[in-house]
Amino acid sequence: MARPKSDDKRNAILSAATQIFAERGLAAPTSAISNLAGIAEGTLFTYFSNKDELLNELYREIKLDLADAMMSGFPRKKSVRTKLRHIWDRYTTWGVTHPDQRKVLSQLQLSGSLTLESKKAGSAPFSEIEAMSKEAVEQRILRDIPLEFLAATMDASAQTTMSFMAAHSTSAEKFQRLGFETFWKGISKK
Amino acid sequence: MARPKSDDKRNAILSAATQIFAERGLAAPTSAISNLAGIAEGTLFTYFSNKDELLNELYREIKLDLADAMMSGFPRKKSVRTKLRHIWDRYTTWGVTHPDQRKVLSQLQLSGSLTLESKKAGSAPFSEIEAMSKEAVEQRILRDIPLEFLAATMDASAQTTMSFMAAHSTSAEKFQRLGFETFWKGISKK
Amino acid sequence: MARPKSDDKRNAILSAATQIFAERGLAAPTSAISNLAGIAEGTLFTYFSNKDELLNELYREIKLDLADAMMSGFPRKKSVRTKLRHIWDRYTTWGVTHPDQRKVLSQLQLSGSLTLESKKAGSAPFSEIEAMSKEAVEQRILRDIPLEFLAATMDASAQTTMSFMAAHSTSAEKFQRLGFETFWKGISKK
Amino acid sequence: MARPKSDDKRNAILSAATQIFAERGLAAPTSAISNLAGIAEGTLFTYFSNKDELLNELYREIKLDLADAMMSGFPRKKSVRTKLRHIWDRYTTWGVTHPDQRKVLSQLQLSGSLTLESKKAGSAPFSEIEAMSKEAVEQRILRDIPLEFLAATMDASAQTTMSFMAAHSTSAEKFQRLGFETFWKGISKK
DNA sequence: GATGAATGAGTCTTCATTCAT
DNA sequence: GATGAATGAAGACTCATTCAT
Repeated sequence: MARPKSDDKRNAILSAATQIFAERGLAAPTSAISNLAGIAEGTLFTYFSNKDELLNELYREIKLDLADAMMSGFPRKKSVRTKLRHIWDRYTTWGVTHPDQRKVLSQLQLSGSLTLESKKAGSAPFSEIEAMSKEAVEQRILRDIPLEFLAATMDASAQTTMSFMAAHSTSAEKFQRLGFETFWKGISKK
Repeated sequence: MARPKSDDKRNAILSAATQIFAERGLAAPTSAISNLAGIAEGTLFTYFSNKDELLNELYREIKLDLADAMMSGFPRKKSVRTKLRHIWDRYTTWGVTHPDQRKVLSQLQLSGSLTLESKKAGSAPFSEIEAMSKEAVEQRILRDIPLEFLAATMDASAQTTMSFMAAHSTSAEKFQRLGFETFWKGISKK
Repeated sequence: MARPKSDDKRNAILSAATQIFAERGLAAPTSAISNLAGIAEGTLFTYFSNKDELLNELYREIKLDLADAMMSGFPRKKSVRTKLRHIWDRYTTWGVTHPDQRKVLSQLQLSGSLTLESKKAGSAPFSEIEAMSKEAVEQRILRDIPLEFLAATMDASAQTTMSFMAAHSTSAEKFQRLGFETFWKGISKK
Repeated sequence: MARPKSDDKRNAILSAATQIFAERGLAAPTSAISNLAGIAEGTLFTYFSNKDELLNELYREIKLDLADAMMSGFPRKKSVRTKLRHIWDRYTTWGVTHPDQRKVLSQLQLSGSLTLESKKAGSAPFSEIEAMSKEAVEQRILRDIPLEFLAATMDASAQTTMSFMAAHSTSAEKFQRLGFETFWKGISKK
């Protein structure tokens, strides 16, 4: 290829999109994104064939980033509680340190623009968590709660926790602990 | 008066808006709403001076409807658990039986179009719940959790529950119970 | 007639129209007029079948009012200069004391909404001035200038004078005199 | 650059705007302009960010064109009368040969859409005339008339003259001379 | 006659996407 | 590949006029 599509440029677009969408919602014009990314309006469309594709790619990218943050240093050998606590802390910390991504992620999930394929791709990197949870339930450490419901509950509780951590940054750790404790009491057997 | 502004028409607009917004998001054109409501495009603006006002009015209306559903038959004399269970059941049942309202409500809350005034007006009818919860915490029946955090957690858990109730209608009641049990274990003292 | 169209109401509309058009231009909505006049939007159209007719009627009314102001106390027996001076003073004074009418009148004249009939009706009350001027020219008191050109020149000079009188109210009289002197020197024979 | 904004297109818009506004007033739709200019409706807005800006730019353009017409060949060394006559002739001739521009110019001046900046920019090219007039008054060649009043009177007289020149094209030159003579007699010392 | 809600064509402006350069 | 001007279909909102009450 004479001049290959540049990864830098692609990333610049994705990063600009994150910021713009966080500030102005998914309805923000693509021109605002190309503008912030420092490229021409048309160039965006050589990297993403249309706005919807940009949305979907952005979703995957954020999910990947999040999975990375959550899984690194995962205490594979420790107790279920310790493992969940690890995930909980990584997740909520990521949310607080990546407010734009978090905001955009939830907008994306509600948008109706995500393809089934994207959703699958987005959840793939989290399969290990799932496997772990499944095991835990089977080991009777957790109450008999359908796995999916468990995951959804955890997500919801963590989101709430993140909001409070962000809003009360001096008590962030306190809320992080409180949130987890509440969640754990809710799902653990004893 | 020549032809008084009809409540029927106002309600038709509000109802059409709920349906359209649920299906196509808040960015849906007002023409789709007036169309579904069976009125001229311009007529919508004699009832709501602009789209934002429609959004705000719709928010209040839904909140009022929800408060109604939640508070009727409130067991003022029973235990905290019973009271919370009442609220939980009413809330989740409302969510499942009013899926459009539920969807629109969360879109509205994230939209950034709600005025401070609307938010206040929207939460006013729920003050009794708040009072009750406060009391419960003070009575040491619940763990020492900041009231706002408690409320947010309840809402998040209930939302999750609603999603599962809606997705598995045959096991709706099971999820309703399971959701509450998880929530209650999480927050209660013992 | 059971309830005759009220002259009061008609005048209220005309007066409101003058004010609104002066402030916001001829493109101002009729609703602003009916509003200021204290009547219903539809009522305006029982007095004037459409906006254009209102415009034309307003034109006539203002012209009539102006003619009245100019011709009362006309010194029929005095010299041409005195007569012209009378007209000049009455005209410019009217312009300064009726700024809304003056403004609307010029907007109307440029609007392209005036019918030929209205224009004729509007100039009818001024025929006496015309006659007088004609005579003056024939008497060789004024230079040989086509009557219409004379009239137009006078109007233009008077308009300019009014603007300065209005803008410098303390020197109003000075400008009134200066304007006339300039005009008179321009047209008189010696 | 991909396709540079074309001056031709910009001029086509300005020219179409002149024609449309002259025919239908400043309230004429921008679509009529883009239509006449042979471009898409949206394209107009890549050249002028909104209708008001188009109005302001059009004003400057016309003023510039007029200044050009008036000042070229200005007889700097001749008498005050000759200089004024030069301006008079150029101005009135321009008005008669550019009827659309003339019409639009006066509409623009009354419109209330002109920014202070535009007004300044529009009068800048005429500063030489002003300087000259000032000198003439100081030299006692003209009567003691405030400069601004003098300028306004000249403009008003010239406008009247143009109207007659346009309406009686065969006697155009006669009116041009007559108009100037009247004006000159009005303002000159002797 | 008076009222004002209802109408819907018309207006300016935005924006995803295309394509000439 | 990169650029950004060109496109034209929407979209929110306005307003003269009508007509049911």
